[in-house]
Amino acid sequence: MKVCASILFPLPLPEAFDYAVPEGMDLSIGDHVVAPLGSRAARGVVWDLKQDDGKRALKMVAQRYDAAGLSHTTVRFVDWAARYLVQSPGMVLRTILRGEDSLMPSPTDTVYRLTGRPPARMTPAREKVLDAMSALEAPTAAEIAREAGVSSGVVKGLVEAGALEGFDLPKDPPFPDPDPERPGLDLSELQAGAADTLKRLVRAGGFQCALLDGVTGSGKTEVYFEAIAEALKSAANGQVLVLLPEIALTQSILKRFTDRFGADPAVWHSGLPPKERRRVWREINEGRARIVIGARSSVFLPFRNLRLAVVDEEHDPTYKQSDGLIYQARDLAVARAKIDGAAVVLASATPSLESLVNARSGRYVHVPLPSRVGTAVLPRIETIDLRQHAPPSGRWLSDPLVAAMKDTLAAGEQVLLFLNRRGYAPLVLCRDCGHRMTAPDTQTMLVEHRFTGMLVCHLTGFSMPKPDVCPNCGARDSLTSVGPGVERIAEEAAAHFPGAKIELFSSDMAGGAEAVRQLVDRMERGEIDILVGTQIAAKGHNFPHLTLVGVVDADLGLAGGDPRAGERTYQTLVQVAGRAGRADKPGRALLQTHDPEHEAIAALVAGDRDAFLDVERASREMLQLPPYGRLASVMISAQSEDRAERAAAEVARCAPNADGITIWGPAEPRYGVIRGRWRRRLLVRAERSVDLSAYLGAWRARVKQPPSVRVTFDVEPYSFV
DNA sequence: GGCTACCTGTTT
DNA sequence: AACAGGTAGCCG
Repeated sequence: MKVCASILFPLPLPEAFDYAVPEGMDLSIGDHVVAPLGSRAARGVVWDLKQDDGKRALKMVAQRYDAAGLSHTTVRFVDWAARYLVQSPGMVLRTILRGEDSLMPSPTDTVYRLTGRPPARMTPAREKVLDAMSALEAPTAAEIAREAGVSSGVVKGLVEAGALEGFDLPKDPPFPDPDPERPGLDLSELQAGAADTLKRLVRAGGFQCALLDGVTGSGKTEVYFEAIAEALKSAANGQVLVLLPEIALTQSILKRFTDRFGADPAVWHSGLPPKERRRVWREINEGRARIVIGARSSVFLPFRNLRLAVVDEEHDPTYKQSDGLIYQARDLAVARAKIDGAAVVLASATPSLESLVNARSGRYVHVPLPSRVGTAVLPRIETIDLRQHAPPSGRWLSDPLVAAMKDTLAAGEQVLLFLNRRGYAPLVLCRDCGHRMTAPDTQTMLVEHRFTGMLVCHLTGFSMPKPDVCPNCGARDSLTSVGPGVERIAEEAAAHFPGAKIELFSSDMAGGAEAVRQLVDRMERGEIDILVGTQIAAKGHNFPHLTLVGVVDADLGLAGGDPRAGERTYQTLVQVAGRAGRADKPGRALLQTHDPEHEAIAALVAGDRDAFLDVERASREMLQLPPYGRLASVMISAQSEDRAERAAAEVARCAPNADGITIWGPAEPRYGVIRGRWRRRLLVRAERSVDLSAYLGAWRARVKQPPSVRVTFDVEPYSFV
């Protein structure tokens, strides 16, 4: 009996294909190969090895790459994720393999060292080269020539004379090994206790999940550093993955890793240049990169021996990837750790309801950190009732907030004004005819950006210059800006405090990641008086001179009928308030609201998270929404409204009958048209006992639609509406 | 007939 | 996803 190999291709095929193995080719599961597929040759991965049943003539595997194969746990993770996400395994493999050239052996430089044998004939130029060598470490011929001030021919001559020898050095240098024995910062008694719990978990080995539930400023990072050190000690080649929200991957957090472990960690995010991408992927695949810090896509890295996964800010909605392969990185990290038998630490000041329920039920180990490090205290949170302190029309900062800002600035401290709205004004309308400026393809409101003079659709990125004339009635200069965005709040703050240094912080800032980094640095150094920011300013930064946070509109986000709105608003406001008063200066947060009695707002002021969560939990339980039931959405899109409508009805008709499943829709989603494609959505609710993925998989197999109709399944969608 | 645009079905 | 094979429509 001959052996045959199942090969999985990074293509949307339903399964792995079988091939014969040529004489003398030694294959293992996970190996990278090339095999003929139709009329072409395609790259794939050995998924299984079995006996050839001879039922059909098999084509032959063409070539085996000399690179390290995927680990068995990576292979199993792909299979698991494909089933869970209702995707073909090939498409999951595709996200793992992204980076076409990562298989090629690392390109090398030829570098030179002294042999210790002096050349038979010495010349002044040769002497200069030999002198220069002592100052250089593994130099190339060109570097030696430059340092010695001679031509490269002299170097070549010395090699021939036997005084220098060349050897190959990979251009992708390995990551230096971290040192888990280096002492960390001194921990408080509370931190040390939490760290001990995590260390015990890691030392025990096997899959375990802990929820590190610590208030803002409680020093969670130092605590999970101890768990990382323990994981590195527990296995000589053990690997640690630390997931961070993309935007939190700033220099300051990376520096803390470098300081703690004495070596730069491997960093992974979507903006990595191709060369570094290749290096990081390869080093992880070879098992040499020990600490990997990455954004959500790093759950798809080819770890060889994962011992610990940390998900910082685990509640953060940016862990949800919503186009291409749709997934929740936190959930996949937990699944990956389970397959690898690794420990998981989920850390947050405002854990998701899902994680808290798991902690309460005992599925996760609950590790609370209820107070701040050292003398720092949590910010005092108060509301400003806008019904009593309404700002004049066209203004959004109330008198009490302005007064508090004045005091703070007078004390030489910093203010953060938070409003979760980019741009200048969220709505532009015509004073004469009432026409609202909308995007041509989605009919969503265009947001005015005054810095750039553009009207922008925040959904699709469509933008156009702000016209002088109303496109509907032709009136000149009749377009007015309604409502505030951060640009407008900055303008208002500048009017109140003409001498203050005011800066804007939002995700659409010019200059990208580097500009963000510099802005954060300036804020940390106290060079900014008033920072006006969106969501992005709320996340994880440590601004020692910031003592006042003003929330311009605490009600924003509560409207809209999304059952998750309360939780989301609560989390955002706790995070943003948590920016205040980190060091020895007490902080305060002022929330402008029309509804101070709202559960989320009242709980925030009282500091009573559990009371708020109990209400949330009860309503989710009653509606059988996550985490008490499970949800999925099925999105159908087509080139016309009519076709989308008909396709959606057809897809709904294909839904298998099953107990414990409720299907709502088809309904028009919040954004009914995106980039010229009309959309309809079905929402699926399953009781916890139902295998939702299996159900959706069976459904998907029954759906037959032309390629012009797209049907995408989203397991555990983030937004319910 | 020659060409293109747009389908449809296949890939082990 | 990439590709091959088919077919309808069009051309001076």
